[in-house]
Amino acid sequence: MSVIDMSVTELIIPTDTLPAQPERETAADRARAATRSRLIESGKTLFAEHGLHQVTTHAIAFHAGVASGTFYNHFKDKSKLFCEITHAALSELSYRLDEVRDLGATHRERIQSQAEALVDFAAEHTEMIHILFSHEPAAAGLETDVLNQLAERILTERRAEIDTGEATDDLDPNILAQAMVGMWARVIAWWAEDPSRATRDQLVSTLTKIQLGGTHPA
Amino acid sequence: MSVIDMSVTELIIPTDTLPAQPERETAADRARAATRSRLIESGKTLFAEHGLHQVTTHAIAFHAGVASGTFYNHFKDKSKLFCEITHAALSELSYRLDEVRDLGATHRERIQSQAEALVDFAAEHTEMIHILFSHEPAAAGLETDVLNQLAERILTERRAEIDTGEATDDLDPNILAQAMVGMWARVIAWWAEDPSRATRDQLVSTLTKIQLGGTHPA
Amino acid sequence: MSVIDMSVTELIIPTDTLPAQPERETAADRARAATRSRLIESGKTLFAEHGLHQVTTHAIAFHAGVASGTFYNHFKDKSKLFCEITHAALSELSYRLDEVRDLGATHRERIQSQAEALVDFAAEHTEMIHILFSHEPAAAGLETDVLNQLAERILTERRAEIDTGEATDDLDPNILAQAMVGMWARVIAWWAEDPSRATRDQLVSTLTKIQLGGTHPA
Amino acid sequence: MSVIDMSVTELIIPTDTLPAQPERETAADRARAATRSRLIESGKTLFAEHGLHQVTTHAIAFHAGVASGTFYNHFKDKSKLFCEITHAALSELSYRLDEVRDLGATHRERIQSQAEALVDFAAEHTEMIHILFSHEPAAAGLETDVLNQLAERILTERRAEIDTGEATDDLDPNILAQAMVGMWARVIAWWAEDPSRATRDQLVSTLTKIQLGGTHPA
DNA sequence: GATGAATGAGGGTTCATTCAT
DNA sequence: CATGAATGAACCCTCATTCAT
Repeated sequence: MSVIDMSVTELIIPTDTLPAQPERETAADRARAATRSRLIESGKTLFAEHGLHQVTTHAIAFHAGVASGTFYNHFKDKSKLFCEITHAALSELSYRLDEVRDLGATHRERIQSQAEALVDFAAEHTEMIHILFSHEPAAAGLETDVLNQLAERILTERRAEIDTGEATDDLDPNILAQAMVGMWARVIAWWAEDPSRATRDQLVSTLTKIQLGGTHPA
Repeated sequence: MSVIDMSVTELIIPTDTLPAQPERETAADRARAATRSRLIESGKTLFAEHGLHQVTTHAIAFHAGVASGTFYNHFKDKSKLFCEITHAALSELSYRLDEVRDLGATHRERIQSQAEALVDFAAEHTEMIHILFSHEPAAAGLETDVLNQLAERILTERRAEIDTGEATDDLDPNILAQAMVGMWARVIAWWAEDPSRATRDQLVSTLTKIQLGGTHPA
Repeated sequence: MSVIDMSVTELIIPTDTLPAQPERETAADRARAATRSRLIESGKTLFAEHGLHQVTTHAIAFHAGVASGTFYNHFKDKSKLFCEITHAALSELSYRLDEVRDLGATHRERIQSQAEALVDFAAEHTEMIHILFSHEPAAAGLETDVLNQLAERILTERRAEIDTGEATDDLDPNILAQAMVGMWARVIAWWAEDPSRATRDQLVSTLTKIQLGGTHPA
Repeated sequence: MSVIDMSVTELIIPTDTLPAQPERETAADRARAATRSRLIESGKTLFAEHGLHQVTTHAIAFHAGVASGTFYNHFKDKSKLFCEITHAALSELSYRLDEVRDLGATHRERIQSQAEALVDFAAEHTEMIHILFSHEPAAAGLETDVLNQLAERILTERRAEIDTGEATDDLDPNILAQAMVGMWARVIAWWAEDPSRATRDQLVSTLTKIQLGGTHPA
């Protein structure tokens, strides 16, 4: 079970309440969780392929092998499922970026690790890329834009680096953060569409060089 | 105009008044053009604010002050209007980028002029930015993605520069083109949402530095 | 100018009012009549090919080379044009059937002449057949069904023949009239769809034999 | 039913109650079938009275006492309902004609039985007559014209009779088939409009005599 | 919880008809 | 009278959502 699924399942049903359920209920719980899981998987597949608007709740339910009404036993409405998928994907990506944040000693190493984490995530979750970077304003209602959240990360790191002198402040950090995030999203989405377009190393290397070259003193 | 109709017209109106005819048609033509124009303006406004799917043809017609059926006197369907708006905006932007292409003697000057053209276009056509960079696949059916067209521009220029030795080939030109275009779109869209977020000079300077720093030998 | 056109034109503008118009007006009148005539021709062509419902008033006007509004300068609405065309065609057919009514001395000759007139009319006005026998209830508003009018003719003749002893009364005249008219319409429409399906003589001979064989003593 | 769903179902419901399952589904199925049935009945009534084009899907749904969207839970579109009604009626009529095909020993008896079957069908399904013989090309897209199918029947039988010497070939079989079918349709439709116009026996007798008299040796 | 028939608001689009020019 | 842009009622159809079973 990946981190994504964990976030979806385990955030809803806190682990520490499970022991309170009698063993007999566990089968029903598992069935319910399985249905929910299948709906999420179907949502991922269909949203990735066709986008939020082109996918009907009926299609998701049908793809998941359940009745159309079942959808609403698990999600308040269509956009909620979309949000949940998006949220889970963003959590997974954030988790991976967090993991590598302090790995490298130098700034250069951190940038490169970040690029690697990003590309690897995309390679493992190709379909999530379309959803994450689909620019759907329909994820609205809950949180801010996915890209804004990523920009926020970059902005925070950049400011820290400026404070430590690792980075100069000749580039506006806000603009830079937006630029980096736009670059990431576009390159990764372009590549996810057809992974034969570039190798992992080309991607990592190019992203790293752009980010380093353009944003730091030689 | 058939022979019969000609006889009707030309017997009543002496031939020497015919040169004036274009003038006479202009009244009706102007009215038609005005309606069309209002529909386009309404489309720009509403599409920019809500996106293609959230805007109904009724809303556009109402906003333009005409009956709902009138929409279809001017556009075959909703997506045709969207395409037309997108196409016009892209043409305008392309024109401006073309204009500055050969202005600067050095590569640095060209990059900076390009950034200036981009930012100025955004400043003058704020609402077009949302439409151009909305990632709507619905403009499909006619042409490729707007961003892909811009990427194609960058790719072409980059290759030319590699040929002339102005640029090195240590960065994959395809990836670079996608990165630049993603960066542009994101930064410009972010800024257009709230122009107080940065000054024109900050934008131009930051975009220029990223592009130069990361993509050319020191 | 055929009888059809005459009926259309001359029934609207009584002949005896024409002399009252100054010569100068004749040109305008001719133009108006020509426009009207072209609309009728376009109506015939399009109705025959696609049926009343599939043809728009715009299509008729466009086909006639006039503006769409012009249609309503000549006809109150779409069904009025359809009625007028139908009416003219029926008049022409009735005229021809009248012409041959008293030609033959014997009953057999009359039946054969009638079949010949019918087939010849169809051959000369193929497109009218589709309109006449299209079973459109939309010709409503003015008159009874085309086929009913033809049935009425047959009924009248049949009754006369029974009175003179030329025909027996062992067949119900009403049913017979409907049967004959249904037979005519179907055979003629079937043939008009593809005139290579049968020769004129086959049609005449077959229709005559059915009508004679079944309805008269040997 | 997937493995997961099975576990849910079979753990709760002992296997030996499963044979009862078809019964359980019948409640919902019956409701669905009832709705579908009401829509079909409404369609028959309204199509018969006004024709395909004059009847809206809303009207059918309203007449059936369901919401307008419900129509599309049962039929892909309006013409599909029309086709289904037409098809069912034609099947029923064909079935009846088949039943009597080989009843009579003589040709005369067969013709008479056929006429009886036709008239009895019309008497029992008056409203279907308008639909079957409405000459709607909109049932198109699926099959050929209803009348053509009936003509095909007659043509086949006629040819068989010519082979066995029961019928002469002095009448073109194709034309004859069209004539008979046109006669049937017209007479039956005329009668169905107002059944007091003739008695069953008058119809049967007249149709039989026309068909026999005109198409066979004395 | 699962089901799936029913709902009905709403959207895109058509087209007969009007009327100011 | 011809024009043709404008009108707007009406239609077909979709689909997110509900709810009785």
